[in-house]
Amino acid sequence: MDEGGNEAFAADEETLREGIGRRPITLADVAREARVGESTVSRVLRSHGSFSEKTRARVEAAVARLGYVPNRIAGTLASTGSRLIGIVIPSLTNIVFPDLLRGATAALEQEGFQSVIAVTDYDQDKEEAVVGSLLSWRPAGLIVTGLEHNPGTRRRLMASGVRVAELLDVDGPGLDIVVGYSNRAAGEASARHLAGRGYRRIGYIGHDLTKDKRAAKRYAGFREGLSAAGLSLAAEERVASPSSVEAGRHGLETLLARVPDLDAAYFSNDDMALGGYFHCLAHGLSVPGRLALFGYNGLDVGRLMPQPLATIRTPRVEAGATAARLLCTGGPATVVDLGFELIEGATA
Amino acid sequence: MDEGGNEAFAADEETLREGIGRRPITLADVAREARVGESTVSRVLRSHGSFSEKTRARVEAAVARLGYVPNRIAGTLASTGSRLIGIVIPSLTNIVFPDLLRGATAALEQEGFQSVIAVTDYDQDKEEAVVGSLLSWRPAGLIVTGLEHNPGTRRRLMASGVRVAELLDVDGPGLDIVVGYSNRAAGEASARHLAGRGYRRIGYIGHDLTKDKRAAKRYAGFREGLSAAGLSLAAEERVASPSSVEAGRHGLETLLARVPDLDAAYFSNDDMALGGYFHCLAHGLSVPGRLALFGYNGLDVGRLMPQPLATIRTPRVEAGATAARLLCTGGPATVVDLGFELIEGATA
DNA sequence: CATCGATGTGGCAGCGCTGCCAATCCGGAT
DNA sequence: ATCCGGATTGGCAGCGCTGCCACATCGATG
Repeated sequence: MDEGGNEAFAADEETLREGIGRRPITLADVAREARVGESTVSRVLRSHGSFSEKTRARVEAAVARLGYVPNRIAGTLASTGSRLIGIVIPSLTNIVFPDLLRGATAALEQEGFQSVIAVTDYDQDKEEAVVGSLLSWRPAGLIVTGLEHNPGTRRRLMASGVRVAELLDVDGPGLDIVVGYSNRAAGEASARHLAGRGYRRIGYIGHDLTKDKRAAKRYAGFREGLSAAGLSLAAEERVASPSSVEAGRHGLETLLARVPDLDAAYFSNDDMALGGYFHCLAHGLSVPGRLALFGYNGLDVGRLMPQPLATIRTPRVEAGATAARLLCTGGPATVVDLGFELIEGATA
Repeated sequence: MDEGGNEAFAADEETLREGIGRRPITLADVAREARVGESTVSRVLRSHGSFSEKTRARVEAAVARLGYVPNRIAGTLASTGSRLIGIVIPSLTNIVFPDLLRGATAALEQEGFQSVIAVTDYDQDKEEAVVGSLLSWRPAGLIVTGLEHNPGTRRRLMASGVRVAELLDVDGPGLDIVVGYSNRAAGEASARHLAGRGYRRIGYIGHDLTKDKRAAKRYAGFREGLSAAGLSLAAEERVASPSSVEAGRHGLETLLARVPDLDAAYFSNDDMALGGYFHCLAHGLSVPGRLALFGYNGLDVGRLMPQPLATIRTPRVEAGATAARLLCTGGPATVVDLGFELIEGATA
């Protein structure tokens, strides 16, 4: 929808001031004002079909004069597709999901789509509820996080006939479009890296893995990686709260109190690892001499620590953007594995 | 919309499998299936008006059997209000805005509203465009960030007759509902605090203040606060990039190279301050002995640093929630100043 | 000069739902 | 038996727009 020239704007106060109680301007009003048919106005506004240059000018002038704003609700009902994409994420607290949103909204904007978002708090029942709620807006597509959904969610997604993209995980079967990377492989790579550096007494500090399935997959991959290297997890600590800097700091503190002779700590993500780093700084534990630290996600903050954090960079912004583009353009069901990158850093 | 009992679900594969190409189930289908009128189905689904218990059961059974999902697009068009709230934020990179979103979406969910979000990248022209775009969904309300908008945006907001909440700032006139805190006062309080602690050679490290109006207000307030204490800014460094840990770290490095004898640094926010802290750690500058650090926002990460960051905690989640509630319940135009809290920390 | 395709244009029937109103039903009071 | 008022129900006209079709209009063609 083009502006049609601000300078042409000349509506009287009457028309604009507080539309409250006033009948909203409709396309029919514009048609009357421009002395053309409704369909012509519709065609001009959507730049769809043919019309003369003179008509376009007339319509745009009328639009500006009346301050008309098209009603997409009506437009969507009348046409078929909705140019809305629903996005379901588990949390807004972990920067990973805003990153995903950022990639998705940027790509969607380009394609002329709008995003409706919903947050599940890592709760599958809530996911089912919000999926239902989003579907009632008849979106052109849905972006959800992860591959694990309860049967109700799965059923609704299948039955809706709406395109679905599942993000940030490729370890398992998807419903339609899958864009992400292997969390299991990331965990494994982390273990290989630590083992390769000679660490032997390795601990794990994580958060609630029953809800965060991707963290659970990294954990499983990590253990496998250790096994493959002839090692096993020396100790672990799971904090009950969601992942956070605080959880990482306290988790490491607790773990070291119980098992003081660890030589490396693997965290469920960078926030946790940063907390662990702060613990080491606060208690004079040299990193990685006394204790090595390894995270996950490759947040900016890790790169800027006095010693860059050893971690794995995940392309989450790209995942959001890729998924959005695939949904808009509508190709066949696919799995896109964007991979990840191990960052050696200086903490391990 | 209640689930109506998963166990009652017994649709044949025929009905559910890949709705593609299949005519979607409408309310009329449900009415036929339940052998009642359309209005009755509508009443039952919205629990609005009166109907017998027997009818409710029949309708809910039919809904479950057919896997019906109400079409809110149609519902919204037919009724008046839309149960959509548009949220416009400048960025998803800075955790402050996801925090705002979090507060807002949580509150909206309770009230049965859905949020549509749009990101402006701190660009006022883009803000105008996305406001137009959001208005075309005929939202029940709009949440925007800050009080500064270009004339076009202002005009659209006024003319739409839609309730508007402007967030995170109270320093200036608002259009309708205003929920936030004084950035100017926060800057001033920071200056008073540093001056009170005896710091005399105080530098400022900030990002692009032409786009981030609230950071600019803090900066102005800070300078005023210094003046009031008989001091003035010893030096300042503005990085061209958006605020980030990296910008803070490099900003401080640059500033110290130019003006080595600073005794305190005021950052435009906590991310920047964290970067500054990392610089100090990396270069063995004792904090606050050699250099004091002061941030803004009160992020969790600041609290967990080996030395808790001196900063100002802003109630941004609460601001989102408050604004959402005010928009939903629809009271008169108001200004809600949620205030802020100065956290002394240990870095200043 | 009739014919033709390309280009503009307007009319109008829906999209799926809600809101209003009229119709019907029911139990108790007369 | 008759009437009354509330509870329950169905019919149907829109909500504002788009998609389809019919209808000009016009220069070019045979």
